[in-house]
Amino acid sequence: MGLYHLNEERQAAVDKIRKRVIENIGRNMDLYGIPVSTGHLYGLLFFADKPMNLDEMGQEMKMSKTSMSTGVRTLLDYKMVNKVWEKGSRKDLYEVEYDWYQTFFDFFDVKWRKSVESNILILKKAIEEWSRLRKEHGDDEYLIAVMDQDLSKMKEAVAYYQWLDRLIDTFVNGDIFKLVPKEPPEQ
Amino acid sequence: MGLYHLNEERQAAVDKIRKRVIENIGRNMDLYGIPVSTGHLYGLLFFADKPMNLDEMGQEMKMSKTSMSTGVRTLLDYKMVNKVWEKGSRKDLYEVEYDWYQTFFDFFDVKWRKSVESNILILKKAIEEWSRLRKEHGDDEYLIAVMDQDLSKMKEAVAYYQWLDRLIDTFVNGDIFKLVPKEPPEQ
DNA sequence: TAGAACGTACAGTAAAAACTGTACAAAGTT
DNA sequence: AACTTTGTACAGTTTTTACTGTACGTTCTA
Repeated sequence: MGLYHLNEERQAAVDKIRKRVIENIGRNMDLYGIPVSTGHLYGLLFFADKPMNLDEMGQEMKMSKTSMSTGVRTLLDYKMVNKVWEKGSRKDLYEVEYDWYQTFFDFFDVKWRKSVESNILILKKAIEEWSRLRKEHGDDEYLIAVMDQDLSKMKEAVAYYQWLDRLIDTFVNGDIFKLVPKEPPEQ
Repeated sequence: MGLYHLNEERQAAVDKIRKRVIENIGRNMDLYGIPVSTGHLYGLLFFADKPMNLDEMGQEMKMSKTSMSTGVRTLLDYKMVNKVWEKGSRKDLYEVEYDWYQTFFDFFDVKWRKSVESNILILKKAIEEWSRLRKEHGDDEYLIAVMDQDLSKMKEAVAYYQWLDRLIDTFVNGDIFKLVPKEPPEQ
């Protein structure tokens, strides 16, 4: 993978081990809803010893430049890679964000938060309309029963999403480390 | 949606609001890597006032029984629904797991944990081989430099995954509630 | 033990997502 | 100003995923 100072045998040994790690990281990235190939791209950048441009990526991945472009953009959206400026080069350069804790938190802050907020919004609106309907049809016992059941379910759901919202807060503001402290790498 | 005691007008009003909530819950379920239609199925079961069987689901969802079967199975895998036994009925009945906290934790315990463990395993193996290679090729300065860079990256990664592992532990054993307490639903 | 009801395996089809190649706009170079 | 280089929009293709219908094994019923 571009370590041209090494002889072929050593190169092969290095590549083999890296490849296995890359594949694994890439495969597990579908937890973030990221395509496997984009996961591999991430793995490639993880081991790169310097920022890479789109052409280099395409060469290593044996894929089109267009795919690299969209892949990198996805990773940028997730803040998993950063754009790097290097004088002399006209090409855009990218390197992975090595702070994986931050990557994890950003994922929740962006993706989960969005979901949480829209769910709370919709549920609160539903609860409101429900309460209104409930008054209007106060005579209909069966309807009241149905609505009360729905209402309690929805209120529980809102409580859950608000909890999730607070959990994500602890990710973003770092309070989570009070409960689960970072431990330095071995050695 | 099967509330046959209600007149049509009221039925429509109830359905409309429910539908919006169901759609939203379903859509946001891709965070769990679940197909939208299976998310809708979940939403349907969420509002159902009693456990449903495959035929009823198919009727409501306007989809084949086969799809309901696979959809329900997916939700079972995620422990988002439970199989219910009801004497008299030969059909399998399902209802949603209303403890959404538990659902959230199970998701991490199953999906993320698996990923975390395989990553740790592969990384540790790579670190081991790396250290071995490092000794063998102690003469090659450039190789040493490359490997040391990789080694430190991989050790950082392991530390992160172990942190994630401990985080998931706090989900499973409930310690997370010490940091982010459950609040009861409003009213 | 025959018959019906139920859930799912499996093969085929429809729909969606990923990927490629071409074309072009924007920015840099001469 | 003409010519390069670079990244991406877009249309078309390939691959993957979701969905359906049929067929069949299992379990319950009579």
